[in-house]
Amino acid sequence: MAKRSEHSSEELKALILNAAEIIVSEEGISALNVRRIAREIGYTVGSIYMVFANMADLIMQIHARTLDKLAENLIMVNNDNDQQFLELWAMSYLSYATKNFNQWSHALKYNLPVKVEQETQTWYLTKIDKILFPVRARLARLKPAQTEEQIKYAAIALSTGIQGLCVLLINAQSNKSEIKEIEDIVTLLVRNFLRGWLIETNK
Amino acid sequence: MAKRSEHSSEELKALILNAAEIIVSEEGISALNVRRIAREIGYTVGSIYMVFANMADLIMQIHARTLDKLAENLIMVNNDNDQQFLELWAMSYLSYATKNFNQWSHALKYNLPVKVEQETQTWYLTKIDKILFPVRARLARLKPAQTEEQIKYAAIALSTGIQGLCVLLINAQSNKSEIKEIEDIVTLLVRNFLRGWLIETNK
DNA sequence: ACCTGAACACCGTTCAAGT
DNA sequence: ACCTGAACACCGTTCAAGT
Repeated sequence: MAKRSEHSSEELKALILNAAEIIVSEEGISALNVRRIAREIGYTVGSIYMVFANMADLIMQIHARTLDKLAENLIMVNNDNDQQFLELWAMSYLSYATKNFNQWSHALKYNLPVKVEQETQTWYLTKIDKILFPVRARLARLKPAQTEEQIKYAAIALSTGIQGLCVLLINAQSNKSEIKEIEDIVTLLVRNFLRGWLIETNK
Repeated sequence: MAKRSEHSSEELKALILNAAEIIVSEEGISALNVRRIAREIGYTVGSIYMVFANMADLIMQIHARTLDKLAENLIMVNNDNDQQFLELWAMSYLSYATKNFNQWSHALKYNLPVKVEQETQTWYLTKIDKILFPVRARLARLKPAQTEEQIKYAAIALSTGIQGLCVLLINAQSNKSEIKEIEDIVTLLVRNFLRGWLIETNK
């Protein structure tokens, strides 16, 4: 019954991640378990532990993919007007979060399992930094007098504000609120924060 | 070995919730399980299912307590100046979230388990509404010309912005950022959003 | 009526045994 | 070397049996 190198270990890894991603995407992360993945790809549980340290590791690698895809989507946003750019960026973020809610809502928890190693922590935070870089860059251009730290704080305030909103609004969406409403509220936050932040005279 | 009514069913419920709350508070929600609770209170697992439908039910009731305590804390915030009130409210929210992170971070997920019944959904959302009511009231006073819906949107944008920030910042806190820094960023969001929102001429 | 605790169906993880 | 699958230690949940 053994498959004896039918797939390289890289191929097996990809096979597992693809299967796992589909399960999470379609049925949520609570539907994910080793036996289910094994069945789906035609291997047994032991094989999964050949290429992943454990379930936490596997899930972190799904998160890594999600963050990369989110970054790819956001890199497409382009507009010479910095304020318009930031509003479009938020819309693009919201759009990705809506379409990939099951993956995104767990990947962006900033709530790393304790088991995870230092190395994992590092690349995880690097990926998030990459996602937020355009926000920092545009804010810096809008207010060149600010220190790097002040820009960083504004970027954190704005981006996590957007994120908090997305979590809440997409969850509540099932009730009756329309996509349009959600977009309006996110825009409300971005626009008003920016207006307030730009008008700010000193301090 | 049976205890034969040593405690009323209400007392037993309280016993279980208190024990569970301590476990979650000290070791996080992943350390919570029926056998552990049973051991802690000197009963067996079966007894827990006498007063709770299942684990999801029990956890929701911990959340209910957390939301109630948060509301109690926030009701203490008082200031005649609406802008100052909202900044103080955010600080009070942050303070509670920091001190009770393990409970708070799960209670405010807006991410109700699917198992939960309609009735539970209802009181859960009612409790959150109660927490956010002062924010809506002050925003309405600051800008009386706004429709109720516009006020609601602004309250959602602001409060979930605060919440998103709290989750991220408290999680990141272990790195090196100080409590003071976190307070500054939350204040940055509240102050600038309000400034922008108040200056807004039309639309 | 209250409570027990064995039993069941699930998990994640390991590792001796197969090819 | 690659892969299996039984085995282990854990879960949540149930329910016949005890007092």
